[in-house]
Amino acid sequence: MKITYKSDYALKTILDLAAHFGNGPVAINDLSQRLDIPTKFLEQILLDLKRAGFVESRRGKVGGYSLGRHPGKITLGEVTRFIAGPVEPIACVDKKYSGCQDIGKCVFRDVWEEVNRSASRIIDNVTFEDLLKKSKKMNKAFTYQI
Amino acid sequence: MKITYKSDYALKTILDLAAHFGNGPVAINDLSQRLDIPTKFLEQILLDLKRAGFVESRRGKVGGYSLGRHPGKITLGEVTRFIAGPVEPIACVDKKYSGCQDIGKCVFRDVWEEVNRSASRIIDNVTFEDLLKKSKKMNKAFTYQI
DNA sequence: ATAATCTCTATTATATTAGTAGAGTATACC
DNA sequence: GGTATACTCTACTAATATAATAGAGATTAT
Ligand code: FES
Ligand code: FES
Repeated sequence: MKITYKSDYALKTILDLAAHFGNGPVAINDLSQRLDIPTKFLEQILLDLKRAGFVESRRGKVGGYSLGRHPGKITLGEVTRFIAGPVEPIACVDKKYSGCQDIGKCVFRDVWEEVNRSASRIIDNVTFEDLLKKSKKMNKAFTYQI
Repeated sequence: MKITYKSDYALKTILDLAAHFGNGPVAINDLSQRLDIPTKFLEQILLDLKRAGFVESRRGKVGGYSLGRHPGKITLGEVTRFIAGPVEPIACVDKKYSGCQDIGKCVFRDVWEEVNRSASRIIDNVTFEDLLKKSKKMNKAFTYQI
């Protein structure tokens, strides 16, 4: 799991779409401006997310993107794994990697798998609905503070 | 935490040195042959590990590297964090990153921190002595199997 | 002395990530 | 139908990170 710019952009995009869920499609331009993401880069990310079924799209005028499922049915884990790869270290899952020839003999593998399970337990239990609620709460608290 | 080739090499090197702990220094050439790591690359890794205090070195004839501390006093967490960076996603810890301006408002941060804590709990409780014991057990089991 | 072995800095090669470009396709609306 | 709008797709470039290599220099046992 490597949260690169692409991963970060993807997660924030899904969160934004979650905030607009039910209100019709959101245009790439709106997203890219609001989230400060290069438009052309976001295009590609959205196409990836679409192929994975996280978002749906509609072309032409009044076109744009919308969430493919209810925010409560999309977990952070799903999206993260799709866009940022598995939580466990790449070496263990990379087929080309030959450092641990006899994989049953690698003492590190068990530990990484435990790390993986423990991280999965967390991120698989957070939905974008949860994150959205939290975000609204945070914004409110922030506003009142001023 | 990104287990690259370098990280992988480093962890295996420490484990090998743990296996030879107390028997005097091990030469880079021995390590590089046994672990199948490019010698010159391993040189650099060992220098890094030395600067961090994980290993000690001795030059000249009968020179080589040895563990700086008892294998039971070196945790997988320490070495991993040093060589592979923090467990949490880079965005959150990268100072140059400006995607989450108002860091108190980022809804993802809490989750990544929880992932981080949970992973740390695991890898900070595994020492190289533990890994070494496990490795010996595995090799024995493997031998008997044949 | 000298052979063995670590030390340090620089350089190169390869892979990944980030971003850009542009032509193409669908849709609403007049 | 024409046209503006917005998604689709493939290719390309730039920047950065990773992996590896090269070579001169310093230390130590014998
Ligand atoms: S480090 Fe993953 S199998 Fe050895
Ligand atoms: S993703 Fe780390 S602070 Fe927002």
